[in-house]
Amino acid sequence: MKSYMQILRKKNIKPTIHRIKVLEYLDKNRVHPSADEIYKSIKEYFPTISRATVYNTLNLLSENKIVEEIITPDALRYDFVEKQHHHFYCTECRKVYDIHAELPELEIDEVEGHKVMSVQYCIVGICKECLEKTGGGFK
Amino acid sequence: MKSYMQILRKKNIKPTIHRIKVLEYLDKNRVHPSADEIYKSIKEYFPTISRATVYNTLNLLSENKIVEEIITPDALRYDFVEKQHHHFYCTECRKVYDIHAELPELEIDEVEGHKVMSVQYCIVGICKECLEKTGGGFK
DNA sequence: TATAAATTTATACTTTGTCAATATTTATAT
DNA sequence: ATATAAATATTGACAAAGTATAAATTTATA
Repeated sequence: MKSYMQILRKKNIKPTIHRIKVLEYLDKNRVHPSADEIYKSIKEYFPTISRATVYNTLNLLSENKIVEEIITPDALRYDFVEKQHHHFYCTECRKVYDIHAELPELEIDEVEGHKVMSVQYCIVGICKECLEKTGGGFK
Repeated sequence: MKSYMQILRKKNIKPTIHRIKVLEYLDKNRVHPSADEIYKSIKEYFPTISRATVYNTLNLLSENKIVEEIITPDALRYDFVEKQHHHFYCTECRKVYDIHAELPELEIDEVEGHKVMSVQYCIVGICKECLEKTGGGFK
């Protein structure tokens, strides 16, 4: 069993119950949820947690690279970081898919004078499932 | 002088005054504005335009690849498309910079069964200017 | 000119995220 | 163990970003 407390301690983050719950939720629900989805889900079995705590915690976790912040054309999504992979965003159903295909990597820490903290591919399109539903009848 | 009407007609989009104004604004203000910034600016000299029209128009233009939608950790930004380049987002000042450096290109129209409409790099970090202001004192 | 189609407006609403003040919990020193 | 300080969490208000819908206006077409 994973020790969320250890993961947090390793980064010098005090492992409060809320932080552990958010981390556990992301580990066990690999569906790239938004902050609000995380908030609502945790609230169900842990009703005193507040929205601001979830937002604060997600920022803290992603600053410390314990979770990854995924940029999409709508809200930010979050993913428990294990190994490097990419994401595909479907404009129809708004789901985010993991992409394990090998894509050219971009390992830079500086570009044109700017300090780079992270680089993501944003692959946007229409997912397999949505294509099947309509027979590819999107334009 | 550029003919915005022609650009629109080429894509079979009826060139209404609002659409021309939005396109003109993006052409003449290459600062990667958000939809709301565009709305407010146009409204100043063209006060009857409505917010929904700007949002509708931007969606129409980006679906037709006349403008590019730039994904950032906060709002969507828009850019008049001329030649392919990348973008850098500063988490401090929230400005978006054009990046003309050569980055490995990813020309795919399909990945793991999903249909790809567009691929962007999202380069996130702290920009030159903000670094200078603080002597690089960000963590 | 009448009608239909496309576009725009206005407004209300939802979602997403931030902020600030207060309250609670935890850690530290006495 | 208790007082104090520091760190966290809560609440609620707020702001920004974007969507939806119905009504109004404009444009195209018969």
